[in-house]
Amino acid sequence: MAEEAYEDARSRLAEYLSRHGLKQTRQREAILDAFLDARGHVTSEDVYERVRQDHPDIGTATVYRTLKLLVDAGLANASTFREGVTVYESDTEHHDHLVCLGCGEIIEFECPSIEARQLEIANEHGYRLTRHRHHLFGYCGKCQRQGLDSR
Amino acid sequence: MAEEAYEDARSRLAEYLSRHGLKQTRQREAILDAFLDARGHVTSEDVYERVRQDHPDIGTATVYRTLKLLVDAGLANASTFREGVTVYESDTEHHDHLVCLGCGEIIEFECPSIEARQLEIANEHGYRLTRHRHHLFGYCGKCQRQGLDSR
DNA sequence: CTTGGTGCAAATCGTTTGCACCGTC
DNA sequence: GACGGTGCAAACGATTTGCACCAAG
Repeated sequence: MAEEAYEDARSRLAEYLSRHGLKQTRQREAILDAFLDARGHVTSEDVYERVRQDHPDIGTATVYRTLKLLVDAGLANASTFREGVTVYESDTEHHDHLVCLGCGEIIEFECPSIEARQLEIANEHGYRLTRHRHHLFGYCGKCQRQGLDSR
Repeated sequence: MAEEAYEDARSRLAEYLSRHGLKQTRQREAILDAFLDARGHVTSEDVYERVRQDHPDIGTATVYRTLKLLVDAGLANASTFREGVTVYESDTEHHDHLVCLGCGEIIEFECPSIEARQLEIANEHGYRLTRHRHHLFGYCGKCQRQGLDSR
């Protein structure tokens, strides 16, 4: 990710903080960096592990609180792939995923025709749509060859 | 639900049990009944509350174990709408849901054209699909009128 | 009578919270 | 200075597990 993208995210967070009377701290900056560095999909624990390398004093509670803050600030999205674990992703990503049950690989996809149908379906039921979650589960080519797809 | 459907489910479970060298118990039968009675989408706790009315001695652990068994037996599906809670549904239901963020209503839908596209997308990535989860979140007509859709 | 099933309570696991102290604004 | 932020440890809530006992095959 280019430096400029980091700067953009940082200033978006700064703006959100000041607009809401919240404070800018080294912890928040460190966690944002770790989140961006991680790329793609991460759990709170992933971020915590990354952050603690440079900032061993930062605790899990702060990571949880800050990740939630990033969601509120519109910089991240929260999702649930595995039961009982929240996965965060950068807000620029799509919300459609192809998940491998063997190795855990996650591929993002986008399909305009599906998006269009979603809107139609919502309208048919009188719904106004705010977001969606579309997960396809299966086995990637590699895992199929390794016989990890038994069932 | 017609009696015959209960019978069908019961015999499907019986077959699964005997085929796997597992035992038929009054607890399992009671939990299956409670699950079917509940209809639609239920949590482990919902089922537990129902079961305990007729069988106060059945514990939560058995409910969890049996619900998992029903999934393995192909009689139920597990899904996650709210964070941190597993919701079970009868296997005959579809896996596509329209969820109202206001009142919590859940509508099931089915769209062949979307299903077809899903398969195409999976194939393009070399995936063999086993299941999917498609949730549309928004506000139903009633909640929109009541202004519950503020944002 | 063997092996799986059950109830209970204790243990897990991810996440949240209460509290005293610390750092921004 | 005031008030939000942080770390720590304790609290939580959903689910799981160890164990001694029970019951289906």
